[in-house]
Amino acid sequence: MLDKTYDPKEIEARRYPEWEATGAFRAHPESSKAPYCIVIPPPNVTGSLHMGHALDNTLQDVLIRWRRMKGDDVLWQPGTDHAGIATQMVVVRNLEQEGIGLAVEGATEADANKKLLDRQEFLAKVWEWKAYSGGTITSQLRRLGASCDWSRERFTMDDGLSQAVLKVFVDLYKAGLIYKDNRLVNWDPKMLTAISDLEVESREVRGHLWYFKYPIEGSDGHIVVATTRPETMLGDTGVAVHPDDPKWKHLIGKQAILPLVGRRIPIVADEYSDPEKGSGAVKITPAHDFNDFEVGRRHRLEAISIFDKFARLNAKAPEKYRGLDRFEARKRIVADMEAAGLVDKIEPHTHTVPYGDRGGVPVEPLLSEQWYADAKKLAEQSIAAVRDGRVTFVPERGREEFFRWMENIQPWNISRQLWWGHQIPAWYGPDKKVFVAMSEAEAKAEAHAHYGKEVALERDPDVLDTWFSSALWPFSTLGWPDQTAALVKYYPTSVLVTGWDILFFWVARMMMMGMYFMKDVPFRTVYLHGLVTDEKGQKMSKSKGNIVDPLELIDKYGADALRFTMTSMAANNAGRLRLSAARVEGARNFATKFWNATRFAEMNGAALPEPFDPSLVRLTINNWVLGELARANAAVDAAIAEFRLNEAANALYEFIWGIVCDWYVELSKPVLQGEDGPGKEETRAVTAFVLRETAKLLHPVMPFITEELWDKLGHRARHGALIAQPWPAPAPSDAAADAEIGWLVKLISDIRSARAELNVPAGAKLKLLVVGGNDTTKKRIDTHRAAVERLARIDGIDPATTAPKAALQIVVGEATYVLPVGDVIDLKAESARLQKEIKKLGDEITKIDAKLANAAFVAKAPEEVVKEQRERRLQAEQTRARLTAALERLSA
RNA sequence: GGGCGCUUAGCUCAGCGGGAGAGCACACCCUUCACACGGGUGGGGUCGUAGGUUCAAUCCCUACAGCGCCCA
Repeated sequence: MLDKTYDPKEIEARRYPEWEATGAFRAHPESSKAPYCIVIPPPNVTGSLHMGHALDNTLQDVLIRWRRMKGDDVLWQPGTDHAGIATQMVVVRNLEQEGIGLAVEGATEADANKKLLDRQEFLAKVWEWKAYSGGTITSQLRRLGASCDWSRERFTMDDGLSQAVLKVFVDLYKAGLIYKDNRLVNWDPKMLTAISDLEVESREVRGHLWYFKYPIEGSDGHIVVATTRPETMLGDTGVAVHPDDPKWKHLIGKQAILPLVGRRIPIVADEYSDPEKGSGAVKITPAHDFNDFEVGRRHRLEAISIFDKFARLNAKAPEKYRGLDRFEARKRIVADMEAAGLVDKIEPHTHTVPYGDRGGVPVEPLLSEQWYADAKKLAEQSIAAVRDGRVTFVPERGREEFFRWMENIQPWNISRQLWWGHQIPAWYGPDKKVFVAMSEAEAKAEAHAHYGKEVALERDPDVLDTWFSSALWPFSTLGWPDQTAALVKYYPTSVLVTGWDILFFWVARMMMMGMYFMKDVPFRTVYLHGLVTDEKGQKMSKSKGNIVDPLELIDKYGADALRFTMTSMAANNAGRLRLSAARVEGARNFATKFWNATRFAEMNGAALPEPFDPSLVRLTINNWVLGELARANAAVDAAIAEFRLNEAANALYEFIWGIVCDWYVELSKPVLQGEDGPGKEETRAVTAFVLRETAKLLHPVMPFITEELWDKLGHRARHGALIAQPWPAPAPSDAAADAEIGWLVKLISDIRSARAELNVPAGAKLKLLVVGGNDTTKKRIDTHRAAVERLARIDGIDPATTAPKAALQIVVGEATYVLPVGDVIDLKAESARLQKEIKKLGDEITKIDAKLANAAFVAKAPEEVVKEQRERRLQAEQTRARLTAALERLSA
């Protein structure tokens, strides 16, 4: 027999390896079944499972398991990415602990007595580290129950995927879509690499606005500029004022003398400066500010780069500041300006400062030479594909977001000054001529042809942005550039499931690469979900200390409970999914409830004869529950098919708890615990059938408990594992049974309600008299006598022509049900109860009358709506009349 | 500053043109033989504010307010 409660721990630990070992997750490209493919958004190999992963992968697994059972040849392609910066950072930090540093140019004095690793040695360490802890996240995905085809697991630094990266780089380069350029980049002075716009996060910082006086050449006057970054003044090459600014426009065309430096800089007219902001005049530092860069270009101002890669002042700055860190320089410059009497004022000022999301220090816009992909060009096809509807977004507004981004896309800086990653396949000759090729040998051959002799080549030290290789994920994992069976079968993939936060990072880039290299979209549908936050709606972060660890929740409540919670939260419109333990606990309770329903069935000899034909069922409760099952089945199908996974979860919850446990199990008890006979046999069979089918329907959301119950009930022995079972098809439901059980449920509920309101002792068994029941009701009473007696605590049901005085009276349909309670009844309370119900009906009738009295409503509303209102009014009227009669009897 | 989204029961959220819903919390009752991780019953909402469209608006439109996200 089943235990009294469900123990997820033991079962999860047993079931998962079993699925994996038996090949249940395997894709079968050779099969003739229709393909259904999802590529996992590859988590960082450095990572461990966080709530975002738990959500994202639960949703994917629900889709995958559902389609697998629906008979598709399913591939859920797993793997991890190498996460250039993040991984390098982790390994560097680990090495630091051991007193080991990197032999990078410009290493600080502190590094002098360290052992310093060269590139090859460092990479060996990273691989070592990856071998040691790179499996963390994939093992955690297994804990979640993710049914990925692990036999096909990929890593962005694998040989195959690396070859794909090389080929993409070389092909795009040859097509002119990758090029080198000297532009302003987001430079992380801690990580010492360029980073992408998307890796920059804006933080509100309380700083100051410094007002500096710049003397005007040939006059005693000056112009006041306001800045949040005084240190950059050393690189100023102009001052901009608004062309219509009455305060400053007379100075346009004049030259200012840059204090501390002595450079003559022009005062130019540009609408970029806002007369309302600060002093109305802005200093222009083209080499250290993106806006200034544009202004500088418009006015042909020089771009003087004053920082080195550590954001220390370089030789372009006056000698006394050279070598100073940018923040130290700020203090010195402000002090020197004050000493020179050139500080007009200083105001406190809150503004946003760009921070590198990895290094955690302010990003420094820096002019530098980098490799770029021509994103604008690559975006064209992607935009067209989305416009044509070749890709659909769920929810739909993802489409507009996508366009907004793609239509304003900037050149994509793809190079990073790191060691860990795909090293750029570009070699330089002695004259810096570049040779881009798949290998050094090819590059050498090209160089030889070019120079007419053997020359030494030097490889570009930079690596590619991790998103460059991730962008290839939907086809590189399937074997591209080889035309593998998997590539042919599964590309384009079916769905991409990911968070809004990664739409631009990843979805956009996969689209570009897919369209270019595969000439087709990488996925048919993009299913976007929100961000999991803590209970207060705060983003989870280490620094806030509000991280909820999904593994802890799994340990405490079970993976199924966490999965159910994630699935039921999926619809959230606000884009923020507040997770609370209470909710997961509720899902755990739901699992236990289902477990116990099965336990009940087992204890009552539920068994499924084979074959079993549901259409031969005779008992009303059985026909009814089969209809409810069919409805739940259809609801789950429709919900998942349209990516309304929360509705699927709710439908399952309502069916299992609200229908099966609350009513079917209770209604079946008199039969199952009564005399043997065909009805009992049938009910045993239907109970077993319903639970078996329900296990299938629930399996995509709660795979562990359902697989366990499937096995315990003996289905596995006959049919194999649940994960591989065919998905049930909804059967028709029985309207007559629906009506009859609807009546029964209402009768029992109303009796319970009246008893509770009148404080009839819960244990007291009352007689039930039926007044005015028609033949249908009489028949129904006969059929369900035992159930009513049991569930409404009744001792005997008899027809009657008149009601005794001291009694509770309930109206259901055409009949009045009377519960004589003798002296114990509180006549006033019962009278109040009836009056309350009469009033409620009266209110409803008044409302409907108002509608029906409106000629425009009757004339213009659809006929069915008018008819429905009339019917509803009639029902209310009849019930009210019977209740009024009951009230009169009470006070007679 | 621009774009988008959200505002529904004490809390977290579904619903989105014709009878206001769920889970949790709350109150009362229940040692009923699947389950107290339970059972039964109940209270609680002018569906952010103001206009508009419509026979009919929580739902559509407009404005405003508050909150959030993204972009500058």
